[in-house]
Amino acid sequence: MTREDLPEVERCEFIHVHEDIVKKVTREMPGDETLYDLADLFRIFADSTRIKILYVLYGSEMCVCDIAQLLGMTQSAISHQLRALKQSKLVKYRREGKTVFYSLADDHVVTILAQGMEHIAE
Amino acid sequence: MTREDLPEVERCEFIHVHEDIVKKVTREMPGDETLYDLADLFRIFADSTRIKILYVLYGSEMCVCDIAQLLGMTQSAISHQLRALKQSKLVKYRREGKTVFYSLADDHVVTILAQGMEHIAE
DNA sequence: CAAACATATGAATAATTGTTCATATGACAG
DNA sequence: CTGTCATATGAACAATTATTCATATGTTTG
Repeated sequence: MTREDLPEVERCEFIHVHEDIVKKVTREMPGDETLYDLADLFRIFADSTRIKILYVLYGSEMCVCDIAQLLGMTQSAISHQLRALKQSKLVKYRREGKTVFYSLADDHVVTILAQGMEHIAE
Repeated sequence: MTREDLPEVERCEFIHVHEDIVKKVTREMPGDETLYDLADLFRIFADSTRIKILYVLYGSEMCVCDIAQLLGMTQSAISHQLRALKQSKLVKYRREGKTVFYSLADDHVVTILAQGMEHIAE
């Protein structure tokens, strides 16, 4: 198979990596759907407002209005972001009368934030 | 201080969280600049192309062209993304003649990806 | 030096996204 | 039921971003 047989994809003169590495990588690479889900998850962390929300919830469960006041932002903005956090299962909530209390869903949140902090601290 | 004294920020009837929790949270909250850096870092993970790149580099150090071929994408697209990964210090590189070999910079990358995978696997 | 190859980069475009504003839903008190 | 409070949501706008295309930089070979 020569270079001219594959005009759609650019190719370098020769592939540097060994064939068994190519096989290993393609075998161990998660499926596209999983990779999209993973990117979607990290996109939730990719906003400082949502990170702030996660930080305050790390301190204590809290209602929407309290979070808004603590962060000096509108109730609407916080509610929108809480929805994103909820859909990604990073926070959970319980209703108590008119008030809805949010809290962290599990330890992955804390671990991921901590690893990120470690990385930028270098 | 009554509600009317703070017209800029919406307030709920009363703050639910105890004052010491408010103090604790505001004290432990990282500064705004740190939070922006953290969000910027996670934004790098928030794209499936970059995640794919990190995955193939987890298998082996690799040159730009090899990555492009493995992922079926153009050299330019990969190079742009590698720049983002490089600026975030998630990958490092070494030059060998015309070729530039990229590899993972440290273990935080692997840990963060693994934690993310665990989370979406639930 | 020139030609060829690997990589990097700038500009442009299409798509995504965070906030605001207005309004809707839901719960409780009277 | 009505009014009020807490929260949720839809539409719109501004800002950000991933890819493509064209081209530039840098290295090696002859």
